Amino acid sequence: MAKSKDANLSPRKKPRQARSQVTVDAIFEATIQVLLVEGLQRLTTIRVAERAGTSVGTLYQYYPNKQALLFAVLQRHVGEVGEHVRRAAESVHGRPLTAIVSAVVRAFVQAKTDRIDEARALYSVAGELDSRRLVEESEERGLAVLTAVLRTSTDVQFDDLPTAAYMFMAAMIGPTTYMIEGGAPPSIMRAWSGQLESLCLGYLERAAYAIP
Amino acid sequence: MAKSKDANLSPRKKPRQARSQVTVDAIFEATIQVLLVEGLQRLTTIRVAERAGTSVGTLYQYYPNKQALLFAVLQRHVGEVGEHVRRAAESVHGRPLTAIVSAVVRAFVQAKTDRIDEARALYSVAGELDSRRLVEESEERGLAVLTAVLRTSTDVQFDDLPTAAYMFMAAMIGPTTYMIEGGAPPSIMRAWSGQLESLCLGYLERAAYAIP
Amino acid sequence: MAKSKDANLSPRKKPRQARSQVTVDAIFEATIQVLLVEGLQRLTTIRVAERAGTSVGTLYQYYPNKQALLFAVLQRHVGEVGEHVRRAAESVHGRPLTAIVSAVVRAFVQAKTDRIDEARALYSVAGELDSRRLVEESEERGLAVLTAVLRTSTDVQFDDLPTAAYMFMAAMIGPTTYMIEGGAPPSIMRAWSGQLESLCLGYLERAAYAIP
Amino acid sequence: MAKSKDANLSPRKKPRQARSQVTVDAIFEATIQVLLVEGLQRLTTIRVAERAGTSVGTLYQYYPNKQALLFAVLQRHVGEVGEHVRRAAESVHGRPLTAIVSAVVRAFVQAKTDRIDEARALYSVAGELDSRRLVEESEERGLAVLTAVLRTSTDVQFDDLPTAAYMFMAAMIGPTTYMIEGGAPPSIMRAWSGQLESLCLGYLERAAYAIP
DNA sequence: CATGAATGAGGTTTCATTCAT
DNA sequence: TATGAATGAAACCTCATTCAT
Repeated sequence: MAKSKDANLSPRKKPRQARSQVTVDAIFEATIQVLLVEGLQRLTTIRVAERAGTSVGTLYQYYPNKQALLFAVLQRHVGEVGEHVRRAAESVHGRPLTAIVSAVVRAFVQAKTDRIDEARALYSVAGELDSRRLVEESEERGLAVLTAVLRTSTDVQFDDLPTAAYMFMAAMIGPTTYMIEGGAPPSIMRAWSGQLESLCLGYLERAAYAIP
Repeated sequence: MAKSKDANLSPRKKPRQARSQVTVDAIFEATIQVLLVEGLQRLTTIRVAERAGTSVGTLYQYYPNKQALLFAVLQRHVGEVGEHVRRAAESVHGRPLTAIVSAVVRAFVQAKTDRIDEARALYSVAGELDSRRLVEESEERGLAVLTAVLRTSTDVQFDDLPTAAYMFMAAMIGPTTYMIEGGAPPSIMRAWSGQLESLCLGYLERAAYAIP
Repeated sequence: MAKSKDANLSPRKKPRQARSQVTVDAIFEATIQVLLVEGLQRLTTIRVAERAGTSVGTLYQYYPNKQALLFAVLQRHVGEVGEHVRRAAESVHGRPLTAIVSAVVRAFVQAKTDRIDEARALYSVAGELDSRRLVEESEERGLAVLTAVLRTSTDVQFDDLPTAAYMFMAAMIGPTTYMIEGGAPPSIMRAWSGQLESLCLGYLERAAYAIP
Repeated sequence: MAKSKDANLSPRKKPRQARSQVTVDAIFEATIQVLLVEGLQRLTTIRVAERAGTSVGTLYQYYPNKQALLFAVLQRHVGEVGEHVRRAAESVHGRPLTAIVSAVVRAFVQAKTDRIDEARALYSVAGELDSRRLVEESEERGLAVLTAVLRTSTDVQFDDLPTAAYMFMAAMIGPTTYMIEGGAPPSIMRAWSGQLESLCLGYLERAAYAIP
């Protein structure tokens, strides 16, 4: 069983002076860059600090340990993506299935591709045992959002709504992760939003029956 | 850019005596176990050797380094899964789309769930930069297989076959990885094969047009 | 051999304004508190400053380095205890042995127990190689004081006065340190002064011969 | 409050091969030497390993952390000294007070001065918060031993035996520590056993009353 | 062949001290 | 003067790998 230190993973102190905010941002971005270029195995606190143009000591003033750094990045990413999807879903409450799927998928793909470096960088981080909880919580919230919006669809209903929502979620996240991580050909990447819409809609229409 | 050691990653020597084969197998299985129970971060060669009931020295007689160990496990896994899918695909050459999708998806899900411990254990290994090539090669082969079999479908054709095949692949692998890694509820896991069939078929039918 | 930095260990400047004196005192007391609560190993300049309600920067305005801080505390402690003993000894010049021992031991125990937190806190500090000289100087002065007063005793004389004085000193300081540090039962602590008197007097009477 | 990790402080593994025993002994002795020459603050695992003629890695094969190393040394020291005193005390059960005091004090001083380097080196270690328990346990055993032997004295009895035994203990350990640590003049050191006997006997005779 | 002791580079983290604001 | 952000040397500890037995 992995050692469950459950150490403090939240950032250490909020910078008060203006210059510190710059520093803390630089560290944050440097983490993503190092992750991207070197990979998780070769991400060291010294390397991150160097790329951020500071020193290790400074890094540790803001993050209590290396995990916390990775958490911060992961958290912001899943938080922002989740938030985008949530907003999109809210905006299409009470609309037909096609409108729902279109809006949600577009928002998701948009959010992911706007942060494609982050997404790519975080692939290995998300796989770490320590990060599971964070990711799982985000997924639970996402599932709730999808379940809620699918229920409001005006033209269709689902026999097994939980399963449908889960598959919708898995069909968005899974292939997109696969695509981003695997380095899909540009032609695929360009068409991704539409293709993913097809994938999700194709499934959901099969899983639904029309409201009389 | 990650240091490209590109060390020798293939196993060191084929053991000739039966006794050695037992040892090699034990090391192999121990790797999976340690991966599963402790996680990649805490996988050390000594721990693997201990769990295998041998010593580090012996481990290094059969694998030139730690990476090679992980590679071996990853390789066997993707190899076997790929092989199962390939055979299934071959067996449904020249059949209608539904038959193809059904056979391929079943074979894939079967292969994955038969090796679910491995699949779970290897999640983080696959995320490492070092393992990318191995995974990508396997994916390329898979893509070729799917492209070939889709082309033989008797009832439908695709405007953009490469994209369709890619999406088929992504729709199988992505959500399944998501599901296995995320720890889906049992109800979902039980129904997985059917659901995945729906997902893939739903997409492919939309991407295809009937042969006149 | 320990690196002999011999840095400046005396406080940096005498604060002129009343406000500063408050700060210096706060830092001084904070040092004792941190020592007591956290131990020497966990005493950091930042922790001291925080507990004193100031910042590290300010701390360094009054003490040139961390050692100086500890020295100041140790110095005041041994200084005050020594001073008390010295005064007591002076007050019994030319009296019989029992009076001398009684006065000196009482003064010593009184001074120590009045500052028992300090005494406890400083135990580990005094053990550090760096503090040896400070402690030794104080002990030399103490030895001189005891030698002087014993010589004035009206009823007894010593064959080997230096040894007698040394043993007197060791018999006061040694067991008291042992008792304070070891956390003696309350019954012992309450009776300490009397017991210590017995101990010292028992020894000195054996070492002395009556003046005819 | 000091962080109470209570980590594993017992040695890590018993060496099986002959050469390892040499190594582990070298590390043990090196610890004492470094403690003596450099002091606790400057004792680092690397320095210990270097002086032992090995590498840090090897050190950590036998001791799980730095504390464990110090514990081992401290433990052996207090264990051996305690054992010597215990044996001496046993050998004078049922003898007159003078015989008891003489035997016990001699054994104690002998044991300490035979290991004077260790004794000196361990002074600061014993002051560490982490080591308290170890020392206290030893002291409790010692107290029990002294209480038991004093009770068997044929010629005297004590009104308050616990206090008498405690003072006996404090009168041996306290001044001796003071003397060793303070670097007493050679004349004192040579005479130490006799002086300490006087000190203890002087006290105990005052605390006792003759058996009629 | 098998063992496990030894190595040491490299990673994480702390903290005394400085200095711009 | 006071602050606290920044620095980086140095400490602890791990672990892949080698090699004598």
